Amino acid sequence: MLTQSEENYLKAIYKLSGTDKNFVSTNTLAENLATSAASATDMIQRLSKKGYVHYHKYQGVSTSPSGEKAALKVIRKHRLWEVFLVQKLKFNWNEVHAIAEELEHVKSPQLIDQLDKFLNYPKYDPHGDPIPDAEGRMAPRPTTTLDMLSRGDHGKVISTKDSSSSFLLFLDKLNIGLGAEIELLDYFDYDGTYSVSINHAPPITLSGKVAANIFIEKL
Amino acid sequence: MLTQSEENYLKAIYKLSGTDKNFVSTNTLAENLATSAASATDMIQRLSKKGYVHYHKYQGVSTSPSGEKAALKVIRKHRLWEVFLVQKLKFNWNEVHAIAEELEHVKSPQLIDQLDKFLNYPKYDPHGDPIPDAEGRMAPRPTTTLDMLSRGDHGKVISTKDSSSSFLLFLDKLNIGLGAEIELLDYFDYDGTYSVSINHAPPITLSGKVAANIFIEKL
DNA sequence: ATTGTTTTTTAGGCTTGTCTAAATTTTATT
DNA sequence: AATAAAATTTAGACAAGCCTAAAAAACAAT
Repeated sequence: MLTQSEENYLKAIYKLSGTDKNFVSTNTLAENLATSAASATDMIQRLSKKGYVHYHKYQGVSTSPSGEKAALKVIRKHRLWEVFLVQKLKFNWNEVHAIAEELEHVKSPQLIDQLDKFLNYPKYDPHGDPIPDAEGRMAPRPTTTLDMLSRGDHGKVISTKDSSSSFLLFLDKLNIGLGAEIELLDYFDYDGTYSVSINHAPPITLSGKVAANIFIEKL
Repeated sequence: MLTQSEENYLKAIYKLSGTDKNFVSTNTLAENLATSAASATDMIQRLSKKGYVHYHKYQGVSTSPSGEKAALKVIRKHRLWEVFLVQKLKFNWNEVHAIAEELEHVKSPQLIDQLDKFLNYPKYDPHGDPIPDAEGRMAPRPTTTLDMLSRGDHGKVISTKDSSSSFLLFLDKLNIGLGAEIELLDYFDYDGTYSVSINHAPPITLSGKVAANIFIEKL
């Protein structure tokens, strides 16, 4: 069983080592966790002794298979809680990160499975980051924006390119929330606008600029 | 800011001292928290130094006003999370306590306020214990059972006297969940049965024994 | 290749929260 | 009232996680 601190270190090491599994330097890690290099070394050595990371003195650290598994579990919890906070508790997507940092350490595996179900197995968190499933698999980051759809396509709103609060507020007014179902009804070449229906409501018109800033999961 | 352990001690002291604010003995407290008497003494002294408890060596401990306030905050969080787990995540009301023990220590005050709102400001948790509001006030424990209502009365299902899983399973089959709205339509003196409507559904019949085991908040 | 700078590790210390064993105080009993 | 038993506190130790300061290793630069 891992402590909260150990989970935070593993998560940070996993994220910083990136997709190509680079070794992470002690300083980078310490900075990322807002702690001292000495503390980071300390924890790295403890995690290494327990087999969660690969570590060579002065060379850097990376997650071992068991460490990666643990990191993905925490990331899964973090992102699911973010979805919950935004979709159910109506938090602004900018303010959920700090709260999810706490919730991600709650242990019960049944809790997270039930939460996943309650949220209808979302694939992305409000920032567009993919949510690992119980086995640690996750979808690639979304690349499709609303303006890439064809007439008649259906999709689900995943996240936004522009995350300024003015843009988010604007979307709120149009009732375009995360997880909203969206259908592209028509495209007007003349002025580059789109006619869309949100959650089966009567059609509204969006500018090309707005459409290009909304990430969509095609359904 | 209190640590998790401090919160647990304060909660235990508050609960054990009861309504009449008795002093709690070190042994009782230690037993309750599954720890040693020495550890309990240690923590009591720390809490006393910080002003959260009244303490006299060898005499016992009780919460001070600030300690009581902190304890009520934790209890509020615990019970709200229990409601969430049962009503939204469909947990069995027997299995939620352990999970709520963890969730109750999440700090964000906005989180708990939003959760309260999301759950529609419940007054009782699934075990029938009253939920303190943001100021620490709470309703008395429910005493009204379904069989005490008169024809035409409306109420909300709070909890049960009998918490055996067979009874809970039986209620589940009848769609009588916590928080369900219930209307007493008729009472039949002949066999002591009740005709009730659950959440405005068509009427069903309940025996007097069943009705006497369901706690109701009259609306 | 030697020197200086940066990075990393080690050493030593502090707090929290736990433990066991020993000392002390209270309570019960004769 | 003296003593035995029970409850409580103190003392000393330990692990986790952090810190600062000093030492050691790696790197860069002339």
